Amino acid sequence: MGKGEETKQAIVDQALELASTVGLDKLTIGALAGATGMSKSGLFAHFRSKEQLQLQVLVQARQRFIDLVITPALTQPRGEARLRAIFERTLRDWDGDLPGGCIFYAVAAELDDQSGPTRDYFVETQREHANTMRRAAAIAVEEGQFRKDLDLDQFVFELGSITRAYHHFGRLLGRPDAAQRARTMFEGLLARSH
Amino acid sequence: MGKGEETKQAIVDQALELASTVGLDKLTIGALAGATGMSKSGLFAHFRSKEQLQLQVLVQARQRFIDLVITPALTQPRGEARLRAIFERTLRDWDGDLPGGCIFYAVAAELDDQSGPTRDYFVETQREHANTMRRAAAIAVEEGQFRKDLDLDQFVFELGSITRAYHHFGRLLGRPDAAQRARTMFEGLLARSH
DNA sequence: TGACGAAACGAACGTTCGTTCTATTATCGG
DNA sequence: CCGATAATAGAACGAACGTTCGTTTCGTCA
Repeated sequence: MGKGEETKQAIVDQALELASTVGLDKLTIGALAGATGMSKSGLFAHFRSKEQLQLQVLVQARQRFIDLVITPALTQPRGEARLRAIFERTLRDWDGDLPGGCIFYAVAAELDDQSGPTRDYFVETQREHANTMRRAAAIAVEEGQFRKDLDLDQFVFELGSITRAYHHFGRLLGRPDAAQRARTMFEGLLARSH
Repeated sequence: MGKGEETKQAIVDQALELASTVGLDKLTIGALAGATGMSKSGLFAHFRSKEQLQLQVLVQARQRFIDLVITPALTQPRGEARLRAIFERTLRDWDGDLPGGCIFYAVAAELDDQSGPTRDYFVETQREHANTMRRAAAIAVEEGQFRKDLDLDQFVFELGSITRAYHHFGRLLGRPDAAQRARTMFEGLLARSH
């Protein structure tokens, strides 16, 4: 990796931290330059547009999620065990990784009434994740861990609702028991799926 | 109501529509002036600061939620019936009322890592609503509609998760069955609470 | 109707935004 | 170690931001 790629990586890493708290829009070139100790123009040259920078942040966030949550969970056997691993790692390793919590949550609200490549890419990553969860659940059905008549889409919907509520009650309302509530809810969902 | 209050009301109404799609921060004085056909300075004089404008938007949103959801639901008997009415009206009358959907959802992510009176007021309204739901559930327990050993805080957590997932899957991912998934999830939660 | 306060306006302020130049410095293969 | 090329800096841009100011128009009541 040449010098260029190296600093570009460092910039995007820093951008991820900033964006997790302030969002993609208020992730400003000047602020990012200050945080990395670079000049605005020097930093800007790596991306050539702010939209490209935002996209790189999302690409990086997706990769980081894979590294922190998905890949480690692959050590668990397919099906329910892997679902558990993904859920637990999301709560423990992912949501607390960045200063602003889950960056997908911070970004979802500001992109949902927009259009353009940034939104398109983000929606794609979220659909991808939903499909990953759906396949994991389908495998759990095949393996006989979940009911044969389990509604997979409903399962994914309810599973996705947990982390969102965790964010709302934990981060916004400041409830210290939010993580435990989320785990309880998850266990309930699994129990109903057996 | 004098002329001043009248136009101020019209401005805030318009601001609510704008903020539901772009958020409180990108709700710009200039854009709002354009949407209302006023001059920037003429509009600005009604609020004297952007923070005041944002606060008025939240106050108005709270009032609108009460008018559209809470008050009509009061015609239903206390307890489960009223809970059902609030949930159904939230889905049917509230989430589709503004062009950007539920404005609380749009605003939550951009306020959760901020500080100041705007965030404080918003958190207060969300806590208030959580308490309202908690009391309604408590009444349902008293009335014998819900189990005596129901965990009220867990109930509120899971209830709150439904509308958030509805927003995510419906508005962001564009799933047309999101509302039905939400209703199914709600019925499941009630059934488990009996 | 005339006068006075309230309401709206247009112009301008200082900042900050993303972006574009040009010039300088660092990197690295031949 | 030199020279081409990549990386960074600095200054400046036009536009948009929130905000202020002085002036003009509007409502309203004596």
